[in-house]
Amino acid sequence: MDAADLRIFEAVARLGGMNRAAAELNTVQSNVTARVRLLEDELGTPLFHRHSRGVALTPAGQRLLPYAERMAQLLVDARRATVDDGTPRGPLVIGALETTAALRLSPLLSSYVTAWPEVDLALRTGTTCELVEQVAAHQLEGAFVCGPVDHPELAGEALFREELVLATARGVRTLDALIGEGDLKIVVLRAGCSYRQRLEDILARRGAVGARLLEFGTIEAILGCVAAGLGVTLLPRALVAGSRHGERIALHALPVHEAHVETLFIRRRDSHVSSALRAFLDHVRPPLLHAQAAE
Amino acid sequence: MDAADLRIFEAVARLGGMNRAAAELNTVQSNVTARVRLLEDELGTPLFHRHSRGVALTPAGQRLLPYAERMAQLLVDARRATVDDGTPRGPLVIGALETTAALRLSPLLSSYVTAWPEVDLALRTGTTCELVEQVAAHQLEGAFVCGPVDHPELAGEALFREELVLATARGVRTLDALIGEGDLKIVVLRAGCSYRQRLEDILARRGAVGARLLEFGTIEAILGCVAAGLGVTLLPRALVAGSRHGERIALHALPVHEAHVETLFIRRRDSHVSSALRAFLDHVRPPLLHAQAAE
DNA sequence: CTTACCTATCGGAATTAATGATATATGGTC
DNA sequence: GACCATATATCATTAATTCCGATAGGTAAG
Repeated sequence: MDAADLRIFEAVARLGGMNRAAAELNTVQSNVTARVRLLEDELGTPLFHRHSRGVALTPAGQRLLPYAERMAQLLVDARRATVDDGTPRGPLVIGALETTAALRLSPLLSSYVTAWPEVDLALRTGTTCELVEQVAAHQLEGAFVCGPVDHPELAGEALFREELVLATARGVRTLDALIGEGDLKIVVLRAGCSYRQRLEDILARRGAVGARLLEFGTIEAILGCVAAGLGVTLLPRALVAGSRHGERIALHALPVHEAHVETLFIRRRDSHVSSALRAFLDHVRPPLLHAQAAE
Repeated sequence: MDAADLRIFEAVARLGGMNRAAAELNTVQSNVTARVRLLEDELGTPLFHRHSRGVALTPAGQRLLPYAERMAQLLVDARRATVDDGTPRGPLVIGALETTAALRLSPLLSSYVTAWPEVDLALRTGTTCELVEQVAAHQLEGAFVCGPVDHPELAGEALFREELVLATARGVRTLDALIGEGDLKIVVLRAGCSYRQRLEDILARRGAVGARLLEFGTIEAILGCVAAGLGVTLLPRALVAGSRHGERIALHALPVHEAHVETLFIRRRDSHVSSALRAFLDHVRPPLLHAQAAE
């Protein structure tokens, strides 16, 4: 058994056929068949059921598959770690919540790429849930997400602490007034957004249930609509305050236990921390101290 | 880069020379040299410093080495998991504290091997510290140790809860009397024993410091010596009560916050739980319910 | 200076993997 | 039922890789 065998096995399992796997691996079907057979002989158990439309994993094959995937990932990691000599360079793909990107990251990102021009930085935004999955699946080296995150394969580090506030149009003086209106609309960034559930909980606890949900793709759009009186949203205070719509929006502070949310940086426990990522974290951590001191 | 390459690399790194690695791998030195060279070419960086007495890892080699080890372990795990069809069989090597083995495991072990005769069970005893290391190093599939254990690669499950008591000779009526004597001796199983530090803490909190330390290799020997008035020890209540020295020993209960210790079963998070181990845990868990209920 | 021990190199042997053609099986379609 | 499209299995041949054994070169200890 070798990494090359497992690579072939994995392709056959994923594509459901030896022909398809051969095509993907740039080889011929007979070769794939032979290698799979050798692997089966070595393990003393069939890994696939053969049928006329292709192959399907046997129970033994199902047990082997996750190891094949880990093996492939381990080789990628090993190469990365070996070549990484301590100087940040190469690709660095990280994720962040839209709000974190807007509120905290912009200045950090630009100074980071200036300090380390050899790093090819990519930032992808998504919801906490999406980002957690992507980090776990090795698609992102790390991500800024809403805490707390409980995932056995991920390690989290608290970096920012945001105060969330309810934002409404200027005319709305109190929360009760808002809820009393009846036709309450919640404005959120995306359906899976971390703040959505929290906002619904907050309103539910105040007696407002079944509010309509409006989705807008950008924070600017949300604030614009909230300013125009379309509904209520939940966002970090600083983000609303710094917006060009700030003047036309009323902020409603929440009690302490509902107001705060921690932004964690998560990464896989078992993956190599590249020099590029380490430098990035070193870059992100210092402002933390000032930000926290100011609050 | 392949598992075979990393296997050779690992042997060279561990043995500090290509000749020695060749001997261990049952091949010739020229072959090892060539494979290492290919690996270095592929990664674009030297992995070893060559000198007249052998080789030494370069920084890049040091970064690669842990991955080579993980790769080897992953292959072993993959084979085990694939072949394991759900019927407990084959080797099962677990560890336990001497006290846990004596107090809890003996009946469980014998019924387990009767229930699953195809399993080759091996039990190794050691201190919590030793057992944790051995589980982490894949030398044991799991172990019973004193909680709490905080190790990122290990998962723990609380199985037993023991009441610890101080045990002295029959004549010693109170703890204060014991401490007042001055020439206090602590009797423990082994220097690194989990209970030693705890016993020292307990005595220190009562004003007894600098007590002499006596080590005996077996629990019987400890209890015999304690009964003979040689010193004091700390052991699970049931263990002392069930001993043949029980009559000649006085038990001194500890306050609740000092008295209890949890026995955890630990195992590596990332390793396959073999059917033999799963069956073992299923075997060990039920008595837990009765034992807890009785306390 | 010699010895012992180490790594580097190279050509040829042995082994292993990949290829391409062919055989075989199955489910759908006319 | 004949036919076709799509699968995997088998096998002889070719290509590639790995392994071996001998040799060369370098360095430190005696």
